[in-house]
Amino acid sequence: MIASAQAISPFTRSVTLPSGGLDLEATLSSGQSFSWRKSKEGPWNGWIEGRPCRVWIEKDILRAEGPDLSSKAITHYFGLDIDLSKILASFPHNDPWLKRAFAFAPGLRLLRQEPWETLCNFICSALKQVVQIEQINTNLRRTFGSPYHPDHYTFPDPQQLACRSEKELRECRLGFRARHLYIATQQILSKEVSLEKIALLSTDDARTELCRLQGVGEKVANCVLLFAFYRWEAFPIDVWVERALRTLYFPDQPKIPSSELTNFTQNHFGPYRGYAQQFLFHWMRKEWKQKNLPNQRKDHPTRGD
DNA sequence: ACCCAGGACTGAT
DNA sequence: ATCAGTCATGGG
Repeated sequence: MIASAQAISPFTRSVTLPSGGLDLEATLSSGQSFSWRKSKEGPWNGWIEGRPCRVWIEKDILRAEGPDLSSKAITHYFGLDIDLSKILASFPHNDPWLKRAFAFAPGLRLLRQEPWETLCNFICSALKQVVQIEQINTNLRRTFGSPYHPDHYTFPDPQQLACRSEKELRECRLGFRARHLYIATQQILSKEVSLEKIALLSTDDARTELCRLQGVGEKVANCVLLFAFYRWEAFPIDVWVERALRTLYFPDQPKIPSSELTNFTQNHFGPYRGYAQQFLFHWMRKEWKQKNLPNQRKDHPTRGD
């Protein structure tokens, strides 16, 4: 997988993958993180806990190269302490759709990312595609972040964002989201809302707090809870997941309100429903292609295939 | 040209 | 409490 030119530097850490493995491609391109880029040689370049990093997999070992990286931080970030078989066992046993979604990318894991950057990413995510959010993340880093190496910029902290104008944010191609991010940054900086305090709250209280931020509704709040606060019961419903729920689980009730869908997810998918959500999202986005959607519900998975 | 994208906010029922 | 209209921008 990795070229021999990729010498193991003193900064390389190795972590033996647990059972269940790790699918880097699925994990890093499934719309939870937006700062990882796959290099032509294979490894992924990105950031872990604010430090630049390069990761790849050799057999059942995860290699990570970068300054000040600990094996503990790598394990924590990629969620390698999570037993995926236990997650799978917690899913409803009579759900062929979820079973299929899991089988599509069984090494997909939820990351433990930093709250501030995750918050910004998802404020910027409204009506944007994943690739566009990645582009915005790059723009924000280059424009407001600090250079780490040449052409490697940290994600700007609240101070670095707040001391600029809303117009400068707009020039990062944020569109109408520029105002949301601008105001939310002020709210964080003034401590009107504290991400550190939110980390200590119950999931419901944390969600309420997050929703006080400009540009944060229920969906964005759930994304931050799931991808940065380790709340695996958070279940973000975006257009893809809503389409999956309606098409697969309620094919005969086209008028069912969204609130009922939310209710259903709470009762159906179990305590690790955030994982279920991510498997469904990834599967829908990569495998289904929108053009196939209307006819696929006739295709029951138990029939063959 | 047209529709869609990991939605949120506002104002009218 | 729901519900349509609106908000920029880029991909397909």
